[in-house]
Amino acid sequence: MPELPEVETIANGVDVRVRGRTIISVWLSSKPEPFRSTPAELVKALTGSTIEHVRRVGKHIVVDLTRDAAATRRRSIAASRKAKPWRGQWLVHLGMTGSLLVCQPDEPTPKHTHAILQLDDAREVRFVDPRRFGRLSVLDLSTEATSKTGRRDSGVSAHDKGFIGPGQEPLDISADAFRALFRGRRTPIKSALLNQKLLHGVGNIYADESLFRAGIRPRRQAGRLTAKELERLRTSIQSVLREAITLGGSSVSDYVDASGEKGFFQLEHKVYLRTGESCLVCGTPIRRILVAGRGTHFCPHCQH
DNA sequence: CATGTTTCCTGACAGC
DNA sequence: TGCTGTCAGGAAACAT
Repeated sequence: MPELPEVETIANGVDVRVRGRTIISVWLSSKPEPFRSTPAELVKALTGSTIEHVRRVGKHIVVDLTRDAAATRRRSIAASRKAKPWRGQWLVHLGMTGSLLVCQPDEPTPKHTHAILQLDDAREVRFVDPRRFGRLSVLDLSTEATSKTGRRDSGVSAHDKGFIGPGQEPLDISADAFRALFRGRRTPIKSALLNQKLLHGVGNIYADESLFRAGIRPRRQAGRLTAKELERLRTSIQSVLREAITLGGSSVSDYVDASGEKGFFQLEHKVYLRTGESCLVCGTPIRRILVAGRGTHFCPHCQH
């Protein structure tokens, strides 16, 4: 399932392939909608827009779009020369099984393809998602009313900067800010790590792998971890995520990058999906429990 | 507000 | 072989 390293890999792969291209036309599946915005809003924002940049924020892929005013409003050339270009963002959340692929138009369209953007060089960007937990949406950054409320929890900043995600970036966060996130929380540390409003980007795989590396049991109360443990956890999260990005992510389930290639970090997993197998450090069988309704894997000897 | 529970959805897989 | 049942999980909606 796509978490921070997988989303980063996909976003970078899509970026190098389509940056600067213009979207000529958009097709959306008419089947039950994996869309946050309405199909009409998506088509309106995407059609005729140029892709400035594709990047990752939390578990979202953010596609920065612009369109000159002439194309937007079909005014006279004189009027459009003065007008600011339209700006917007396409947000893609891959859910559990989503993928975003850059394809040649003659490649067969797989089942569960929900969106196809045709580019000006005839290639296509395709959103495929069998389980339909993924979501597509667009933001209009030109209208001043960008932030209906400027709510931080919507992931949209109040000052027209566009999508900033629901929480803090795990790769950047300072030791102080990290500690502050968990202060006073009685929820299990594993649940807190999965809460995207705290840290965004960490999911089930990397929560389990980070807790193993930090030597912390998943059910420990977040607010009762010592400063030393929290700092160990922060550096574990950062090193696990960075290693995983280097290896192109973890291919469990059906994850592939923008060109359909698998990642290799699943070969480095120490606990995730290793129930009953020997701990690679001490030999104790890895245990699986349920925390926050999620399968959770840990070594009862190495983690305290 | 904080935390726990349910829901969505389909492919994979077990058991008969 | 083919049917049925169970399970996985990110995040939003709902309940406590």
